Amino acid sequence: MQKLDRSLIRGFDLFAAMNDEDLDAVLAPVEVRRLAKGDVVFAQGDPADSFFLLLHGRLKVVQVTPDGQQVIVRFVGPGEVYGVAVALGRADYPGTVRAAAESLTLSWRSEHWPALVSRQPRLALNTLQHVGARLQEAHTRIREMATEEAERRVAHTVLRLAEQAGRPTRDGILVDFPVSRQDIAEMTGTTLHTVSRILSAWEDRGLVEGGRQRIFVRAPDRLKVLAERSEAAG
Amino acid sequence: MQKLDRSLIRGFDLFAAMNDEDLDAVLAPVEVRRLAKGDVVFAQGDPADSFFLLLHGRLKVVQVTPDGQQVIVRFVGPGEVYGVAVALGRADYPGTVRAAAESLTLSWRSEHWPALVSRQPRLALNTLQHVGARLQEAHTRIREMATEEAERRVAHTVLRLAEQAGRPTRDGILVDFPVSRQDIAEMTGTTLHTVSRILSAWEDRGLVEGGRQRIFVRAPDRLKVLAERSEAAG
DNA sequence: CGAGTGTTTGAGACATTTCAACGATAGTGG
DNA sequence: CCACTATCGTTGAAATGTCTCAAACACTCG
Repeated sequence: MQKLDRSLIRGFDLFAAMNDEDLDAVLAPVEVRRLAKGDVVFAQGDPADSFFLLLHGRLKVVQVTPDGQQVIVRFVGPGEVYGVAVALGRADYPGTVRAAAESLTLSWRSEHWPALVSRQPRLALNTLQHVGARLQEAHTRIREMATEEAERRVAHTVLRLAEQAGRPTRDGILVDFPVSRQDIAEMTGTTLHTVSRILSAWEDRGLVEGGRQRIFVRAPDRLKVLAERSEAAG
Repeated sequence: MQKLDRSLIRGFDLFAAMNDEDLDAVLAPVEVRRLAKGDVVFAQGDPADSFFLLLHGRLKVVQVTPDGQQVIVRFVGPGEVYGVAVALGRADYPGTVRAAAESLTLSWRSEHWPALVSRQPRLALNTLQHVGARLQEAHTRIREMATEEAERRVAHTVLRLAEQAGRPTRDGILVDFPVSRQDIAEMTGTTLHTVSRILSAWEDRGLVEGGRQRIFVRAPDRLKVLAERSEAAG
């Protein structure tokens, strides 16, 4: 635990429009943790005794099926809350969170949730909006998995990654944290083989550039066309 | 608009632990509407100028893809809120809601949301828990669609229907509103043909009984086994 | 430089979709 | 009340997208 400057989190949606006093109250019981790539913040099924805010880096939220298959629920970026099981009325965490890159996270013990919310009711409303956005995204994925073939699902997923975690470059967008073919497979409900084939085909057409755990989108517009239409775009 | 008794909604989670005065304040601006089967409450893309609570009946929430395919997002049962776009910070409804059976619903104009929440902060927390539960369910569906074959997905879906809307009978559970093969297809991401074949096969094995828009589960336990294991159960 | 991990690619197997036709049921109007 | 019609369900056969199995390749890290 270390001293925290208000400016660290002032910029984040969740705490927008709080005065200094309230912000200090929110920050008082906070804990800080540095995460190396691969570190686990909490595991599926653990008692939900904290909730979190990511300051820096990128986290991967996964669920494992009884027979060991993994599904990626989402990636968490800076400024996002996660592990808010307590706010959703859950006693345990529904998934495992692992650092996809070096990260820095805040956490509060779950006991503090009621007090924080009653001091700062906006917190509940902001969280509600955040969870609402995630619900929408989940429905988008469901719709895609139900109606689209693998190639279009991968296209949508890659575009979403580029949008959420893309660093614009002179001739394209680079996803700025390590994403493997296996990761994309676990996001789209296919196999890494299918993803590899699709990306290779795209690379031949000049849409993307591959690499080990690396995705570089050269032609976002053409990829968008491919994601929308049923038939491929030249 | 008609006079409403407090007892109508007193029993629902959302309003649990409210005193009479607060409850009356909540009910003051409410509107009531009767829905015939097939009636549309609101359509995808409509401006979100109301939010709702279902008193009685069953509603179907669907999303349509640009090319006309439908996906069923969920069914709404008595006591559930829906169309809470305003609480999630959306300007329009992300889906279309249609009555799957005769229903009775309450609605509030969206403008009232801030006032209701500030009078009754519990409302935001209750809604947060409700939305959280829906998020979990969405992730469950994503996990199933990503990792399971059609038969197991259908099994899980039928079991969920039986649980959420099942009327127990002497020798099984009857889903107490009309559900077509097409509906199940749109919930599981397959075709009605595949669903029909699966249900026919189950009927041969004595697991379920079919019928027009009718699902009767004769052996929930055996269906559960089938839903969990990869290989079929005798 | 070797070990480990991630990626590519091929060929065959397989689940599910697609296309097509028919059958059954419920509701409607004469 | 019966015929009519629309909707829903069943079933077969062929087409196909994706998975599975298998092997080799490439890069990175220690």
